[in-house]
Amino acid sequence: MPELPSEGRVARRQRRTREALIHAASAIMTEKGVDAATMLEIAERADMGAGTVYNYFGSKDALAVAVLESLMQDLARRIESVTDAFEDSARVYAFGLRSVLDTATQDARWGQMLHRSEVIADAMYRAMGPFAIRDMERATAAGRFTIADAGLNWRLTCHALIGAALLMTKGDLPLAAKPEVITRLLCMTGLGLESAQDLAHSDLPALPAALPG
Amino acid sequence: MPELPSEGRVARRQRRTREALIHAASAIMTEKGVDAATMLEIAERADMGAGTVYNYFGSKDALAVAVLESLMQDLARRIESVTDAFEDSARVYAFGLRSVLDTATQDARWGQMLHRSEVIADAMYRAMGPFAIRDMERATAAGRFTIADAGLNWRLTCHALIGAALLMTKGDLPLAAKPEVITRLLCMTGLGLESAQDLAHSDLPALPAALPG
Amino acid sequence: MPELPSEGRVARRQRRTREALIHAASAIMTEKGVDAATMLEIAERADMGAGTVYNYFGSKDALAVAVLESLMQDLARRIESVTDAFEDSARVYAFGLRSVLDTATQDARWGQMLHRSEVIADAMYRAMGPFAIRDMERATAAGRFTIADAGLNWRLTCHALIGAALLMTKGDLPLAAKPEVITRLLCMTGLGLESAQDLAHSDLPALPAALPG
Amino acid sequence: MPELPSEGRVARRQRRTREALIHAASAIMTEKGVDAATMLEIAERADMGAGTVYNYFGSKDALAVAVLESLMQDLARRIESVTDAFEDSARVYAFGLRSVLDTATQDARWGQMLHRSEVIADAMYRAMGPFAIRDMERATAAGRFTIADAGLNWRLTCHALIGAALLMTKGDLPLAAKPEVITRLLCMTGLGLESAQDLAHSDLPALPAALPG
DNA sequence: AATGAATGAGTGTTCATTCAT
DNA sequence: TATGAATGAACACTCATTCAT
Repeated sequence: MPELPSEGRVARRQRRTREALIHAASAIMTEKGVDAATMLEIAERADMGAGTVYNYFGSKDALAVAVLESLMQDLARRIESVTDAFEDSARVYAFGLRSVLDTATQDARWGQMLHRSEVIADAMYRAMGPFAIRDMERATAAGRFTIADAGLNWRLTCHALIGAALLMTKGDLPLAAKPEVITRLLCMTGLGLESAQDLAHSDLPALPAALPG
Repeated sequence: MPELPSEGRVARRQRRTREALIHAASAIMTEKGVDAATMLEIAERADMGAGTVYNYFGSKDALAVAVLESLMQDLARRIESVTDAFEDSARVYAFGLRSVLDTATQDARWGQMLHRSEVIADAMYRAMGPFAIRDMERATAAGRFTIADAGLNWRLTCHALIGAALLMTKGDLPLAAKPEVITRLLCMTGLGLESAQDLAHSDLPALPAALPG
Repeated sequence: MPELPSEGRVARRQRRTREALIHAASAIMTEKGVDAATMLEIAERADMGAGTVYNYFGSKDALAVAVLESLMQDLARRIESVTDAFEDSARVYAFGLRSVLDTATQDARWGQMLHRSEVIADAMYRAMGPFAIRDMERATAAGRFTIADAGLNWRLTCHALIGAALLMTKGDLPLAAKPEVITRLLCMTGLGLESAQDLAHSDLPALPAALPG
Repeated sequence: MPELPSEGRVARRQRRTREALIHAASAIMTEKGVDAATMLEIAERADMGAGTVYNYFGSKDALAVAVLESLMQDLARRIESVTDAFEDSARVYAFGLRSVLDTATQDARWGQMLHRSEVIADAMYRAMGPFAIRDMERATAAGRFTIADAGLNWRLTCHALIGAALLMTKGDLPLAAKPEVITRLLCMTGLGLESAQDLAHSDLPALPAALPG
């Protein structure tokens, strides 16, 4: 017996089922909106019975959140693929913030869910937290940021960012305010205003396209 | 007796009711999405009975379309407010196209309905047609465009524009393609490719913020 | 000024309106059933506003009853046209009973309303009463029937007749029982059983076709 | 293990549920008409939740059609019980035609739906087809009828028969025309006119009463 | 008296969720 | 654990009825 099967056959199959479900839900919810997507259609697309879905997700809402988290993890991965080459963790973090704000205001799949901002902020806190917190801690260690509790900082930032995105899509905040939004959020890391501005406005590479589905 | 009562008391009240309905629907549909908005809630917000709504709009869908048209008319008005100062009608038209594409990809209220592109294209054809067609004809008269049937041209353009916006929000077409999209649509007016590119890329002023709700 | 205008211009117009309404309602209710007929459709067919109907009939039900009564008056008139030639009032009455039972079980327009038997019995009591009571009284005067209160007799007969018709259309009573039903109802007039049977089974002429509409 | 379970426990329960639903619907629709019957009332009478009905019938209309088909199957069974003793399949078929026409013009439960003649003709085609087609084919084999495509013949006959019944209940065709209608429909089987008339007018036994409910 | 806009109770239908198998 | 039949709350929509004009 191997020492670390780390995941038995059963667990593996469950994970695959879960992923198939998220995949199917993502496709359908993206295509026709969360409300118009029915649990039965999702279950059938994932080739399983209607009741089975509830063994994996407690409610349609929970499934929608999982879809959202998967979108966010995808975004996080795409950010990673770009920032791998960065040496400055502060820059990685800043790029991440900008990418999130851009995506939230432009990707319809996010927009579909944006009107429930607490939910989305929460999903973002969980899904992107590991990366964001890691970067903040690294940048703190490198003397760039000054952060005592990166988790708290990230939580605040999530709510602020999603709130801003919501205002922008509703037209109550101009898109042109994006750099200012990023700047202020960077200030929360303990960075001085000028450095924050520099980071926010620095010319950053483009994000690779979203993976299909 | 005034010479042009042009609108009786009854007609005036009906128009007001209709507008109150669109106003209420716009607020609620924008806030929580078209599907999540209920007709009863809309009726109550507009301070009327549930059945009354159906004296003005044949279905929830029709009401949603009316909301959309009102958003488009608002956009058209905002475009007018900027382009008043333009001397070149071709430039007015180009600015209009760009503004529509930007709005369609950024304003969540449009996004809510973007997955029914024919409906939205149709609403756009009707709501913005008067302005667009006028500009095309003026530009043709001024020798800038060469268009035989401006109505047809506008219809095609509407479908192409909404189609592109849909692809962009789904991530199947990068936002960076916007100038190219505008260029090609301008080519449909008979403008040469280079002139079209010039117009599409010319530095244009910003649109004033959307009127609240 | 004529001595008996008996009906002024206004009253005449009202009567005409009332009749137009019954005519329209009769056509539509007959065509698609009472429930499927809408008051608005009826009003439009009669070329008047929706509210006007309620100046003439207190409710849709009342209108339906009026339609029914008009059908019954038509039936009564058709019976009269046949029985004019009869010398024996008892035979007229018997023929009337048979005609009503036949019509009630065969004419779809009656069937549409038959499941509310008290209403229909009541309408029948009023609409055909004048004729039936007259015949009963004549037959009594001629020594054929023995009836103290023809009105009461007629009321009982109406309920019994409609009840039987309802049972027959529901299949709970065979159509073959018709003569027996008629016989027993004739007995109520004081006629002996044998005479009643004779009358019920006597070969009677056919009823002329219903007038269209 | 039994050789032919032919129907599992689940399937059996579903069939029972379906039948309970038809039974309840039949009772209520017959009692108060199709329109006045509400789905909730039917569901409650069948002792189940409102939504369950829609797991068995796609719409109220579909349920009404199923009720109709069940009435027709009942009629077919009653015809069978009489014609078992017949030796001549042509006579069986003729008796069937006559029974259908009589029932359609007399049974209120049929009348309730008669104003949608295509639907009823279709239901009749399906519900009674197996018997009618069998008889036509037997009679053809016996040299009485001459029919190439019994299915087609039956389809035409259904529409003609229901059409005639509709005219009769509306009073546009006298009930006295029944024998002629039957005669002409029998001619469609290739029978000569005289033979058809003989069959149509032959003295046939009475149909047993409808089963309750 | 006539009108038709406003009303809201009532109905068909959908669908997230539960639970017996 | 997977299933899908059963459930009932919720919602879009209809239409008889009222009432201000």
